[in-house]
Amino acid sequence: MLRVSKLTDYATVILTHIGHQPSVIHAATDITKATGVALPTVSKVLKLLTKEAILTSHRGSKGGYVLTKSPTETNIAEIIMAIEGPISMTECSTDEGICEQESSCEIKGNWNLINRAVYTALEAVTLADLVAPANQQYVNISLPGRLKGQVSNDLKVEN
Amino acid sequence: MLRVSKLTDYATVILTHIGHQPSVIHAATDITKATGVALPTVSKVLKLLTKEAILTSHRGSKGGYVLTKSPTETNIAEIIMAIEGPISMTECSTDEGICEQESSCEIKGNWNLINRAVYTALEAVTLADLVAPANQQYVNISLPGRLKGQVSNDLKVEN
DNA sequence: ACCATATAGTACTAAAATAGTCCTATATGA
DNA sequence: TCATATAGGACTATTTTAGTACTATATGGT
Repeated sequence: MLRVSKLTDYATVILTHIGHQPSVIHAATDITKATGVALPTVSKVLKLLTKEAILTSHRGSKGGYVLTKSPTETNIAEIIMAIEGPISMTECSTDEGICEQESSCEIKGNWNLINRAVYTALEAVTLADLVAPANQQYVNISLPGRLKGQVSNDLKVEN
Repeated sequence: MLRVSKLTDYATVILTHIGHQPSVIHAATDITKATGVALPTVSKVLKLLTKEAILTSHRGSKGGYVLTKSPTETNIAEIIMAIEGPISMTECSTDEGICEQESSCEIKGNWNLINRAVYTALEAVTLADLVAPANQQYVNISLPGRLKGQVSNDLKVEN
């Protein structure tokens, strides 16, 4: 179903919480109370985000985590990558030599195109967008060139 | 890693093969020989694609499968949905009542936005694009409105 | 200097999703 | 009516993912 893992979902919840108060330092225990996500899980997510420099950690008493960059500079693509690794839809796009048909595979390059389109869409949404209330948001995506005529929509997303 | 299942990958390989000769009827055994994918697996994929009307089947001797629509009218989004079900990145986007925090969840609506952006990107690529040789392809994605200033790229994808 | 507090790192276990296979029923053309 | 080919369902093994636990290390305050 083309989904992200639960850990990634937790990551967005946690980062949204931190994003509401970017200037204060957040300990793992505080985040647990605020989000309802179990402490070991919160801990795991925070470590992954820190490793990829989305968060910056402070050890010791009065320690915790803060955003490395501002919410507007932190996008969804890098959050997903921090938790799940490189974004690609098929194995052959990330690793060489896994697929026996690799040499004769004619659609590998086309998957790369799809990967890139999806990546760009994800890169365009930032943590600031998640922190803000979701009312009406407009997204326009158009693909010219060889892909012309397929789509050119203004999408209106409400809830 | 935001990936599709192997079955979906097989589906694109199989559909690409059929797309090369849209006017002839393809039996499962022929597809096995042409693609190298095991017969039971090919069979399973073909059934799923037929159920969602991407392929049309003909039973009996001299039977097989043909595309229901032309390659230009068959897009990646519907292929993924045929194999994997609805496209959404988080469970709460498809099913109600799964998440305990649902009532207080503030980012659900924003995931819907992301889902829609990804869906549109996938909908824009057709089977005809997979059948054609992948040389240079240009994709332009721009997100105005609240998401403005985040991206406006011409992506060049080569291989 | 010591100690309480908080993150870092690693290893392990349980659960869920996925892949792949097999068998039987049904339809069709020669 | 028979050989051929799809339809449908059930089942099993494998892989991935989630979640937990434990030990080490760093820091600030007393």
